[in-house]
Amino acid sequence: MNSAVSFQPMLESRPIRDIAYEVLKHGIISGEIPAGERIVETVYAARLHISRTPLREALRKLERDGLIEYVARRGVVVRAFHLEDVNEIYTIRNALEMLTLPAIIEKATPEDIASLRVKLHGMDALMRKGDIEALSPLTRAFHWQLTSLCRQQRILRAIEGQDEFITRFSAIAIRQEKHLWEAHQEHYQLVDYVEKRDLEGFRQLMQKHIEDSKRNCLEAVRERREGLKQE
Amino acid sequence: MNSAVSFQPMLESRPIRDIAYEVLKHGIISGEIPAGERIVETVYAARLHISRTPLREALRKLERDGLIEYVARRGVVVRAFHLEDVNEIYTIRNALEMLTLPAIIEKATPEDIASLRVKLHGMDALMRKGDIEALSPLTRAFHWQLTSLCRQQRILRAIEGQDEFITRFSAIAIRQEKHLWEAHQEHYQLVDYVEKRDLEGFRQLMQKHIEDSKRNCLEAVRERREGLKQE
DNA sequence: TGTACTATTCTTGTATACAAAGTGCAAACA
DNA sequence: TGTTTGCACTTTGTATACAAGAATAGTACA
Repeated sequence: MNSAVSFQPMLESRPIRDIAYEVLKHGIISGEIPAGERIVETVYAARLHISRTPLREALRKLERDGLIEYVARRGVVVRAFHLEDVNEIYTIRNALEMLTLPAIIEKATPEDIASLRVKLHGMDALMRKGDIEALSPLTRAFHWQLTSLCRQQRILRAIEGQDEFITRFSAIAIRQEKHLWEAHQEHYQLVDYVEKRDLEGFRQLMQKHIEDSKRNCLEAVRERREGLKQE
Repeated sequence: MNSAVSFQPMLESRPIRDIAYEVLKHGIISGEIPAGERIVETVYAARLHISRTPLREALRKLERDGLIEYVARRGVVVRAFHLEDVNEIYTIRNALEMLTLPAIIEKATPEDIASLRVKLHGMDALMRKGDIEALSPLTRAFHWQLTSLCRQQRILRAIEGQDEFITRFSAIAIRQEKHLWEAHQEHYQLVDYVEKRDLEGFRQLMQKHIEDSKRNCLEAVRERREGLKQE
């Protein structure tokens, strides 16, 4: 039996609304669906080849995420995404991330640490090839796994809510090889700090790491804005 | 013309899904709909005298709030609400609330401060009567207005997401008149600090205020758990 | 030429209908 | 007696239908 085939049914059984949700989310964050655009249900339902019902359920989730704005009897409009937002998001994320650090240090098992290192080693080859496209989701996965070690479900949920926005920008931003290598080195160091249960070192490096990420992200937004102006 | 009547159309024009959302949310938080309960769509649609469509949209929002859990093809189940959750929520809320303080101090106008004082004076009479039932939403409104002065939309949204849970518990918890008076005095002091642009004093008092609120809330949860055990 | 009113069209809000997946029970068979 | 298979029932997932409100365009009148 082919294992790939056995996975297929699970993937297909995902509700359409969830797929619609992610497609729209990606579209909004990537800028494909521009800010200010009115999402007319029938139009988008037709475009996605689905009916209005699951589309509307996806919209309700996006509404809750703050990506779209609902106006009574007028439907939804894509919210603008400003530098101000990036600042706020990073401020929030930073504050929340800091809350998880003691719990991570406390709860991380040797198996967790080994697993994180496996992930990083897996990225080494791609780093050398400079395959940023493939690297970006792995980096994200690494960070998420690290943060998840705190096992504080609500904080994680809150971080996740903020993080989605940023990740794609960061993916664009981390083009400079210099930053790429620096970040990769820091990932190893972060794991080392966890292993040594060195909260203070962990905290400082994480703070720097997030700070760098914020800078990259702000640059990416600025660049995109310049790009849009020229069109 | 009666002003209450003129509000009616606005209230009536609110989508049913929003009403359903709030009814369910209240039901879950108050414990009326117990944790672990499976929400069968047809049952609840009938109970609320609505169709499944708006109910499902309400469920998608609750899902995003983390109040219910979705299992593929099995529908949704009400999530449990533990002491652990209260701790986490307060940790998050505290961290986020602290982020708003500098902006509040910076951006508050004399009009804002006057408006806050009007609210507090309006509460004085109820305080003397000891009408806690009426006081609770006003207290909540005061706090929300104060925090909103930061004008950081995303942080506010994040706080709002956490806060909903707590408010109702606090409403139960703040029964002791002692705490009530103490809190009311502190509200006046908070406004004074804002007026004086005294960030450090503001920060310290706010921290204490949240700390007290947390203690109250934990007590309320413990009491409710005891109450449930005896049934 | 401009304004006001009406009719049409567009779009959302809600209900209902139908399809498909899952669950549980009962009967048949080992 | 235990296990398996099949069938009926329950419940979710999605599509479609209909109602009502909002916007817009066109016409009539000043």
